[in-house]
Amino acid sequence: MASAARIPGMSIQTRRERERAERERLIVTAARELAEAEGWEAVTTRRLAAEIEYSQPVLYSHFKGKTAIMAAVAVQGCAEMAAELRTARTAAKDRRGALAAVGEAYAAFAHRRPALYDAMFTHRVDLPFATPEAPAELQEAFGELLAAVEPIAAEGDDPGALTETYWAALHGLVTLMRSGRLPEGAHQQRLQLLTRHFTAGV
Amino acid sequence: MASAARIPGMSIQTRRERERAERERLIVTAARELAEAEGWEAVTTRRLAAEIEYSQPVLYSHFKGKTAIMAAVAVQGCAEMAAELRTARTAAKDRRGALAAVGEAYAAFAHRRPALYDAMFTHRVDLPFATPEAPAELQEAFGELLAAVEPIAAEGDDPGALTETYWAALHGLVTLMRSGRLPEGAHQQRLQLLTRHFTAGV
DNA sequence: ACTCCTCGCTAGCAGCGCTAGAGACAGGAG
DNA sequence: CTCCTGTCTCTAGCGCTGCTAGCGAGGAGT
Repeated sequence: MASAARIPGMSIQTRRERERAERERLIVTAARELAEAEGWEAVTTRRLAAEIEYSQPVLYSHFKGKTAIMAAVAVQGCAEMAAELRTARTAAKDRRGALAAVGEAYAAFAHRRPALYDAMFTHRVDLPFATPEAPAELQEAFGELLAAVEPIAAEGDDPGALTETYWAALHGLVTLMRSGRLPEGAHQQRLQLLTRHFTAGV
Repeated sequence: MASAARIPGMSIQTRRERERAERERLIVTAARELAEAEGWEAVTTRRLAAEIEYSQPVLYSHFKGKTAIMAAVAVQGCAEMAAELRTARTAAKDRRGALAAVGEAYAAFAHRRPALYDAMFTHRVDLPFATPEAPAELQEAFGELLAAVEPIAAEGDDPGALTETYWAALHGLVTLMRSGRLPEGAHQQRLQLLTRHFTAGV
């Protein structure tokens, strides 16, 4: 060890760790692309292994199982959604417009990236959510919702609980519509009704 | 055929049809009980077949596949939910109380019968929903929500769309909480916030 | 140069939804 | 009563799933 090459950050150990991290990134990317192209039911460990040009067991040296891979994709998705919500919110003129814009951006994200959305909010995935241990990306996404809801909270309303309720409403609209249980036609109307009722006193 | 026994409703054909219908009922009941006891992932065609003491292919002579069995269970669930929502609604004093009571009854149903709820509203199941061809039980359940929401609709609001929005909010609260994405503690608070915002002008 | 140890591979397990084809058995005809 | 016919259920198996045991190659360290 004492005689190892001393070029900083270039030890063999470091190179291997870097390659491993690279491969892990490759797995997550492949899983995400496959899911977005054909849905999560098409993402099997065999296909994923073929996609990254390694054998199946390699996947399990990086992730505990398939759901852990989905969780990694979900975290990526949260970061992207947070960015889109932020853009929508900050571009709005007033707080009413901000809430409406965030609601629409949320629904648009779910519609444009259904597989990502499923990994984040629909599928069972062992991610800590409503706790301090939740990944930063996740808290960031919720924080964007909070930033849009808080300004329209009535006196004495808990902004956190109000945000959760607004989020749940958006989630319900999105999932029920995508599963064919709500007609797509009235989507905008429902979104407007929701925003209106949440900004009633403003 | 002309010489068949003429006792009404007692022909061999009739008996066989009756037995078939009985067995179909048995399948649906077994599926439901197994799902409620251990969740839908434990309901495999093999276990279900063992439960009804027939072989697997028998299931496929009654239903197109596993999802069709889940759909049958879902329809049963809709009937029960409709009844519970009706009870809650008609027991309330005023229309505000009715909306709150229905919301709570909805959440309580989802909490008490999670497997039933999943079959009805979470899992992909090929049932027509927002169309006239939807099963009566399903329309009945939605009708109960409508009966609770319609009285608090503001002038010019489409009661149907408003009901859909309220339903979606309840659905979101229920599913996000059950998947661990919302803390259980603030459940009542969120329900109250939802009801309050939907009855703001009343 | 030799040894050891890490790492990715082949092969396989148990279980899934679903189905083809064989065999038992009941109903009707002679 | 016997034979035939048609229905109905069973056994066996297909192709797939997530996941894992254990072997063999090849690089790292002495």
